[in-house]
Amino acid sequence: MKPSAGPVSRAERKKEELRREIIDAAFDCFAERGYHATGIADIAARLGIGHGTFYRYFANKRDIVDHVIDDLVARVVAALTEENAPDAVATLRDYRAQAARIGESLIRIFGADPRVPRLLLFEAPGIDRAMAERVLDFFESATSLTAAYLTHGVDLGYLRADLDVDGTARAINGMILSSAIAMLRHPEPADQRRLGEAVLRVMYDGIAAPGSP
Amino acid sequence: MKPSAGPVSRAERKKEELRREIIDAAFDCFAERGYHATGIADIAARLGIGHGTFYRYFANKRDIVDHVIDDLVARVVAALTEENAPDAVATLRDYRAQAARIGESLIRIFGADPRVPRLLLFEAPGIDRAMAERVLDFFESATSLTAAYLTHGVDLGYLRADLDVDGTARAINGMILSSAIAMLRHPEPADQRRLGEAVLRVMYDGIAAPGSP
Amino acid sequence: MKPSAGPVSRAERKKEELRREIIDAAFDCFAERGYHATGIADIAARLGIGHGTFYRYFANKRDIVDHVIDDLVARVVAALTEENAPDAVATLRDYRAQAARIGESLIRIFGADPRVPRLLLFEAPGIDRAMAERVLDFFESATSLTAAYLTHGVDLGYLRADLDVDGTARAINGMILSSAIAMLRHPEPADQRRLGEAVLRVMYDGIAAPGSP
Amino acid sequence: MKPSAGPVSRAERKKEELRREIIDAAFDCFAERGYHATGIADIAARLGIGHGTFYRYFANKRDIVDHVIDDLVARVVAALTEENAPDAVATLRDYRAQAARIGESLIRIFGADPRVPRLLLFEAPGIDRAMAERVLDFFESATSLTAAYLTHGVDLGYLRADLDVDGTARAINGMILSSAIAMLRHPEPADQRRLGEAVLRVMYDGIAAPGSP
DNA sequence: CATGAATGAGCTTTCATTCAT
DNA sequence: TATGAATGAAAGCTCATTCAT
Repeated sequence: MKPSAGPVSRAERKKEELRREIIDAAFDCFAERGYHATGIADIAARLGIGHGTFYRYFANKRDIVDHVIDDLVARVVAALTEENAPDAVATLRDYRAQAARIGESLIRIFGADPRVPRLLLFEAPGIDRAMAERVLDFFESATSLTAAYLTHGVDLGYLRADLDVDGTARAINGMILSSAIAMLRHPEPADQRRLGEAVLRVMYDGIAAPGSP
Repeated sequence: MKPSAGPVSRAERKKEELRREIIDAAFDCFAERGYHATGIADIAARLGIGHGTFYRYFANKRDIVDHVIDDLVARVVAALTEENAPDAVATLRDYRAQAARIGESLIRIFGADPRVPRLLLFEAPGIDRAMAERVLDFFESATSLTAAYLTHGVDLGYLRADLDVDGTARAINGMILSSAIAMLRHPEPADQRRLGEAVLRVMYDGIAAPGSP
Repeated sequence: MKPSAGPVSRAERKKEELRREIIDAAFDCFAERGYHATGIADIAARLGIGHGTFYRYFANKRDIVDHVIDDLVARVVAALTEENAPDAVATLRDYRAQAARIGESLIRIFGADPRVPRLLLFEAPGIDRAMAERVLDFFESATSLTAAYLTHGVDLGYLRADLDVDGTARAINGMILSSAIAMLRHPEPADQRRLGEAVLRVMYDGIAAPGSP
Repeated sequence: MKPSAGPVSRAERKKEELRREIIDAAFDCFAERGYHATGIADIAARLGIGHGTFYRYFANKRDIVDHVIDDLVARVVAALTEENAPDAVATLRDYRAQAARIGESLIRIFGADPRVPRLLLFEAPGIDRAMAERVLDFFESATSLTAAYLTHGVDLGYLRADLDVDGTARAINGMILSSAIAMLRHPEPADQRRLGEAVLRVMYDGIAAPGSP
């Protein structure tokens, strides 16, 4: 008789659970000491498992970091998209509110745990060429996503008709990126909020004084 | 007639020259294969010198990468400051022109050789904690510099009086950063110029359609 | 039935065994070729193990030599003290017999394997300052031990009342030391015994002809 | 016309002088940091000469240490033999005085500069097999020399007729050796004199209380 | 003759990975 | 399935020695 009636046995669930724990432990280690300075033994020791066990769950050191980064990217993408479909708004005011909401989501992820931006932006690109490409892919995806929001705005007329959608998307994402990096040095929530507002102001009002030639 | 008129002998000049070559070779290697995947032997082999020779010029592997990054930072800082003092302009139009000039300088450095942004932004932060801090320091310096430009503009009245100088500086630098990263995937000069213009448009015109609520 | 009755598992016993073998192999190598001329690879090769394995048992090269010397010192100290408490005898005759016994013990250790004095007296002091100090410490301990024997004899009246206990202890140990060194060139047991007797004669009869002014 | 009429030109004299200085500098370095921890560059730096120059005076590192040890041995041998021919005395009293003189000579050499015994006894034997043999040779020579003194005393009747000349010589030299080693830890002249007296007492009076069975 | 720049053999040490238990 | 002992490739670094200047 099986111990579980569901499609996933208890053993399988435990396996999956440990897999999860290994990823989390690896995240901790990589963020704390860096990918290259982290040994498989460090990850295993943090969980109190034998380091041979690690290889029953992941093929090698390179494999685990892929999963760790996968996780981070998924979390960020979720924050960028949940409840915020590109075509969910119809006016500039709504759009600005949506952008603010997205910013708050990002602050929740990046700001709550500085290890997230550290790993994603500072550690991952230096691991190897393939990982650097993955990070670039992520940036490109973010560009596409932001561009979709902008295209929607242009189509509906609340954004400039002559907007260089791709370029502007990169510019906006750059401001977000910069904010994420700033959190590494300035982790206070107030700073984060202030930065988010500055970004919104630049987006909607520019920097020029009204009426200045 | 002496072989050298200056205070530097021929031998010293040759020494300095080789030192330079080692830094350049290290730059090549680090950009190509990454810091961790590069061995001292790789750098030496690239120059056709013995790897022991390397240690006559640099104390260890960590030492050389510091010098390589020093070089890059110096180059970027030079591009940001030469002929472009923060208080050199007096009107919004001039300022915009100045910003465009700075952008072109950056394109010359980042765009001409994508290894520069790759090393500075992708490789360096992952080397170790100290180097990551150096990169953050660099970002902070850039923030200060940009903030100085903005403060000047606020003081002279051609930039918004209520500008969050620090936050806006970070936002602007983020757009620059994003452009630099974009060059890794889109190295065509046309793309670079287009991106630069998009950044300027966001800065000066924002993204909103005129008259949109 | 359990494979092991004691608190030490089979694996632990094997581990301890290999540890012992490494110490012994290191002893062989150091005695044969000297500390500095011996590589970790030599020690490992002698056992047919990978040189990485060495580092699972000892922190570094300096660590192993400490253990090797520890062993030697322990062996010599055991020989000097076993069955020969300083206060175990009461007459000059008994003391002389005790000294002869101790001498025979030392011959068993030093004489049986010339590598023991070679390593302890010739190799160890030249390893580094710390090891030289250890050897000096060992000499001082031996001085204390011999001095205890002498003090006992003075107290009981069978040794000269005006004996410079410390100085005499060093003198006696010097004769032992010299005998140990002599074994490196003259390993024949007969020579060793003859030397031991000469030392005893000097101790008890001096060198002067009876009645000589 | 030659600058010097003698058989040794000025240039040759200067050469010889530098050679001497190199030996002395090497002695300093070896005694201070040990043979293996001393680099040729250290020796050269101490003299302010280029380390390439070293090789114009000595074939290699092994060569110089031979000369340094040669020097030490010569100094010790001189102290043991000068004004103290084995056959210069005729009575026990004179012999004892002679032994005391020799002891004082040794104290002058060993005691005045602890680096001498350190290098000769602690550093040299560990350099390599050949040097260890040289040190053993030195001990054997010292044995022969001391044995010559003893033989003379036996022949003249002031030393025991049944003296084991060789063994006793080794025993006596052992006491001297021990005194030399003691100086490394107890460099005060008073200690040294006390030790010398203890050795003489053992030699002439033994350790037994008069009349003890 | 003096120099020190160049060299590479050779060392110690690390650690990802394998595999017998 | 979990383990950790064993492994050796690979790296950083030193320094005695050479030799062109």
